[in-house]
Amino acid sequence: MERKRPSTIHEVARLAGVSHTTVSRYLQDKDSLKPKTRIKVEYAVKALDYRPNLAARSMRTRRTNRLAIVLATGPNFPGRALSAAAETAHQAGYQIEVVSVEGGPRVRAARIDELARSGQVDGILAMSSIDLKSSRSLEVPLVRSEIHDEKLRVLGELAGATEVREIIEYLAGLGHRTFLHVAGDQEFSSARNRKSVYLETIERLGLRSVGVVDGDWSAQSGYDAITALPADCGVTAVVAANDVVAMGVIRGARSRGWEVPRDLSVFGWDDEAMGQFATPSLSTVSVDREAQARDAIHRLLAEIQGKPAPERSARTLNHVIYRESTAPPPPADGRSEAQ
Amino acid sequence: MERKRPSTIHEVARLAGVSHTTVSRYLQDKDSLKPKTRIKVEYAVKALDYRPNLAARSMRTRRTNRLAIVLATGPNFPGRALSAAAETAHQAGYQIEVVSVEGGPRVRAARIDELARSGQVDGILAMSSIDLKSSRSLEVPLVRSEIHDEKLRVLGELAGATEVREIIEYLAGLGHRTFLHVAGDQEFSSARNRKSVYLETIERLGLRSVGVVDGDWSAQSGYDAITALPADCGVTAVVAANDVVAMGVIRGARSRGWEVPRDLSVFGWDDEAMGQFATPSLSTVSVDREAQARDAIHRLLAEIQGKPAPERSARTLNHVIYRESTAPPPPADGRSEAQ
DNA sequence: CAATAAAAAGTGATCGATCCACTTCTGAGT
DNA sequence: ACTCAGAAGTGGATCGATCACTTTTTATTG
Repeated sequence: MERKRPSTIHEVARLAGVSHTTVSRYLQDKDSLKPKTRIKVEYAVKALDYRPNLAARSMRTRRTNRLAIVLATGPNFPGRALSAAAETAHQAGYQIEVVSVEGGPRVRAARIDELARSGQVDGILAMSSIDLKSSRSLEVPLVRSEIHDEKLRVLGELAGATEVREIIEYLAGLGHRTFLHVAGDQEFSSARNRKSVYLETIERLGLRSVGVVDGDWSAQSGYDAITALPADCGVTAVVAANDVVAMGVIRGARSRGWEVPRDLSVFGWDDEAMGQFATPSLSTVSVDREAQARDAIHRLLAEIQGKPAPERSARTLNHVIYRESTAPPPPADGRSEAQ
Repeated sequence: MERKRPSTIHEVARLAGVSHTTVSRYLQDKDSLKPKTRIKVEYAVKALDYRPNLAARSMRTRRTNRLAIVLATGPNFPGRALSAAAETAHQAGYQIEVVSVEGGPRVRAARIDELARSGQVDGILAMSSIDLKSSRSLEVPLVRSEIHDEKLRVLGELAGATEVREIIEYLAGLGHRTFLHVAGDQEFSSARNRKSVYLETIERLGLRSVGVVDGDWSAQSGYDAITALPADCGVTAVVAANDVVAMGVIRGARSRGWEVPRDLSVFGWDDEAMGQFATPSLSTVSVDREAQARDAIHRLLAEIQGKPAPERSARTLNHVIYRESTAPPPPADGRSEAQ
């Protein structure tokens, strides 16, 4: 497996009968050349199948045109988001380096610090929660895909707040009065946000919450949350952290003889493929993760290039989907009868 | 956001009181230095927080220590595999560049060709099917995570073959005689393999298959496959391409009044989190995608370094899991009664 | 048409590492 | 004490781009 040595800018220059600087200019901005010269260079580039050596360029310019995306190992892998982020970055001429870090938020923060000072990337996108002491600023721009939240909080609005409210108001409209929230891993601000909006909304509407269970995004956590409830708690509606948790909740309910949605309404989050075809199909929130990722990359590139932050692409990325797992609550004595 | 200029090998050398070459030697092989010198260099490196400029190194050595992973956009994103691949590569001192390509196998093949001759990566791992005219060899090593299949075929064994056989034999043992296979996207060799082993096994055991539906890994394809069946086809067992498809099959069956597993047994593939908590819970095959990815990276690194291919880590990466979606078939007249 | 400004092209230095061809040390054997 | 092999260290060339300047060409204008 021997690689043919790729041609250099000098070889192109020689073939085109110009200086290497002219070729360099051509690479930066084709219009800065006289048409006649441009054509000569163009031909030479094509003839030699020339492509610039990015290492050499990066050495001189001190820019790498490379972004790092840091994510946590484990479940909940943001595949669609990563895929969209990579494509967006490529279109802008940047490459994506994936750094998958085992361990908690502090470990990831350390890795990010390391990355930032390594000089190997022009910017970093953190797709998982990180525990970064923001006191010391990093050497390169950092965008957290979670920062949506803090930004939005400034505007008096938490990420996902609208949807959580819509869900609870909908359920309350059906007649539900007693709720349970099985939250996601509280390391994630998305999980924290939904939890706090849940509590706010319950309070505001004068409803009752039998509590919030801090889960870990797993189906098991949903199952356990439900099976641990006292029989007479009166819960008729559950807001789960995501579809997987919702699935666990439904299964746990059934193990106690509570049918969904007859005895219990359950809401998920994420609109996963299986949820639509499950029985009962899951009421959920569809999230445009691709758009979120594109936004995050655009913000990062803007920061790198010192431009103002671009507009968020749309406010209505998410929407609530109503399916079979939600229904009016049973009559007051309904459940004891069912047991 | 101004970056402090990182220190160079010369600065380290000056602080340590040695020449830059000595520092370079230290970086390559710490043991080639006299202990006294080594300590001086070690101290200077730490004091200046020195880290070598990889662009400069790469320019000189003509190696990048970077691998590209090519994947397709869309559903079925191999998140766990990617994560494991990245970690394995990092441990070996390689970085991972993710290239997510929209379009079909030919588009991906073109992108791979482009990547290979770009000189930016030392090797490529293709995690999605590609249509590569193998005639012209690439400039850098390429490993397809699907190549498992072809390799294994040489040994008379297709990937996943054991599991498909085990599934069908199990179902036959329960009394099933008439089968349906809802296959995955035939672009993927995993889908092709399972399909052909399905057909072989049906044949070998003298069972009946009402056909193979070529799907696209989606739940909808499973739903459609079932609802399109004639009422009197007599199918009592379905082997689905994966868990999502299986979910669609189950839902489709229910829409016709066929209960799973009473009237129909359904097998999935992948052991996704939701499948275990669905009702009925899915019989499936658990796949160790992390191990597969690690294997693939190891093979790629071996090729890059010109070493012989390493041993596959284990033959028994997969195992069949029996859950509620499979049971003995109904008595011969069972279904018509249910309708 | 000459003067002059502006645009285009060329020259040589530079980025920060490794590698090569040497020179200088070190220490064991006689 | 002397030799000499081999280890340790040195200076300078080199990789392939960009950049700051300088020089040449082209266009403009009175």
